[in-house]
Amino acid sequence: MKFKELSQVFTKLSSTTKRLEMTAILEDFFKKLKCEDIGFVVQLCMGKVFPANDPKELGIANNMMIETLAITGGVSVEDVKKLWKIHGDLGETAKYVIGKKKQVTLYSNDLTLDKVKENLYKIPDMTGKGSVEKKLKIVSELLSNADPEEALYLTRIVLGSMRTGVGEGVVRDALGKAFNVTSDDIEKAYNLCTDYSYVSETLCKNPKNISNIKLKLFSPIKVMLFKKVSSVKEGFEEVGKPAIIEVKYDGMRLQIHKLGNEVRMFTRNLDEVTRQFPDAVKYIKESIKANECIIEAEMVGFNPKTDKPEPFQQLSTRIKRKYDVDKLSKDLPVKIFCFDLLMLDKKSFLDDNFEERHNKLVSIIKPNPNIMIAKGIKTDSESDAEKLFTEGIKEQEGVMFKNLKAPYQAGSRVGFGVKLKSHMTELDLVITEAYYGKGKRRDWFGSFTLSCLDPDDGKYLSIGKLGTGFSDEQFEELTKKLKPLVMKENNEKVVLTPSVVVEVEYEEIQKSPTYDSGFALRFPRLIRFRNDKKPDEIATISDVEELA
DNA sequence: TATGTCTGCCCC
DNA sequence: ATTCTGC
DNA sequence: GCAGAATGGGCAGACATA
Repeated sequence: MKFKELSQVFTKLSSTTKRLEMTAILEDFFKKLKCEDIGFVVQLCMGKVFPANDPKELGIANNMMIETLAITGGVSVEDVKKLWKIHGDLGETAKYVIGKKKQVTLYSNDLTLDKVKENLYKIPDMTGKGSVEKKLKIVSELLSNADPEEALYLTRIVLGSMRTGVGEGVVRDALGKAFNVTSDDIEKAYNLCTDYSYVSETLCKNPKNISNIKLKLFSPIKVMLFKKVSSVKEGFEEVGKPAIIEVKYDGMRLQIHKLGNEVRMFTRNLDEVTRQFPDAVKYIKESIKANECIIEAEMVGFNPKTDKPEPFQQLSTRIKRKYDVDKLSKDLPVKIFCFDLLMLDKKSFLDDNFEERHNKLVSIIKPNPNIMIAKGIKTDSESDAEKLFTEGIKEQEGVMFKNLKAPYQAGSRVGFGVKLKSHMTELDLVITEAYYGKGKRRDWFGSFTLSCLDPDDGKYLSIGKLGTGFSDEQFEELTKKLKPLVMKENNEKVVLTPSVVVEVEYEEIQKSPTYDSGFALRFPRLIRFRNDKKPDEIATISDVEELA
């Protein structure tokens, strides 16, 4: 198959924002595909070369892609960066650069899907000295054989984001329509194998066979997510009364698979982290009294001397670690707080209700100081819930509300469970820099550097960036307001005269190695503009120190 | 050898 | 992670 | 309400370069 055919489908998809239309376009296309092509095509539609549970990665992002475009298009890196700023998208930039070049060189339409696959599949194995150069060349080879439209999508594929409006949901529905299977059945199969290339190949060969895709030990499944609510009352409204309310720990999600003496652990995004946490493996073997099971838990880092929880930042030093793993398990031991049971001795518990899963879980965990059931209560009392929340936000993030009747369902669904987090009081800060937006924010500034005030010398100290909480209207308004304040301009950002004051909300003030103030906000978001405030009326560095 | 830059369906 | 938006 | 697409801080590892 020619890559051009696929490119044309992407262009068609880009022309609409209606999900039903996208579904219909993909349905038609999927029906025409050969079974040996469909898996790869489905991945590309979602902008991922490899399925999520596959540890292979390309290791190419914006900067390497800019370099590749410069080399392939015969222009300077600076020029590509300028074009990127104008287009707000490296794919569009690629289209332009390749288009310019094709005006002077001859183009032969010979790029095939197989060739694209062949080259992209070689990339993860390119490691060691000189590998960056090799990766550039192999992407460049594809771009050289691409027409402008193909260059656009090749670039987006490599960067991992198609921006066509197609994601897992649209793929699910289109596969359903194409192979006459319900979206529900497809989603169920996908949640268990976490691989739409496999699901689509299975469907293509024989749609009936997707019922053979079952929960499998040592194969991570998609996890359940929880929406946010802002009060105890709302929490109960979402999940009903009574509910189980549990402490929400500030650590990392852990999916534990155990068979006899073999244990493997996965992150929320399906990456394996068994090697990084030998201490956790030991606790699991000692304290989980089941031969075969899949359990969900939150893992938290602790200070070995004080036995107090450490901030998430500390735990994160262990997550991707390859060296000094044993030293870290002594310096920052973890504790495991189990909260759900997905499988026990060959039986899937996914369709059992939460209360039953929880009871079973309690029965197989022999608690000790390092591994236990997440702290929680079953109650219909708002004051009891309030009490646990108050307790929960002292050392941890907040609480979860869980519907006793809910089955285990991946993704976030209304009515199954919610989280209630603490949030800090707001801060008034001034905007001192702005960054050009990408994609749908291409015409505006898309994010901003915030600063607090040092009253001693009247200088502004940066304390992090802000890029969410704005409506489109607010982006428009703010961009207009900031343009006249630009003092210095470079490719990706502008430096501004401090003038515009914003109120931001955040979860926590962290120590920061990156910002002038020495602090940064965790999960910052805009609450409102403070047009009534002048930049010298904002939070001072000592205010920030006190809150930290 | 030391430092800087880039990357991650990263973790949150 | 949070948030906004079209459907 | 769902799904998709914008955007946040900060970490270790890998590679390039000084």
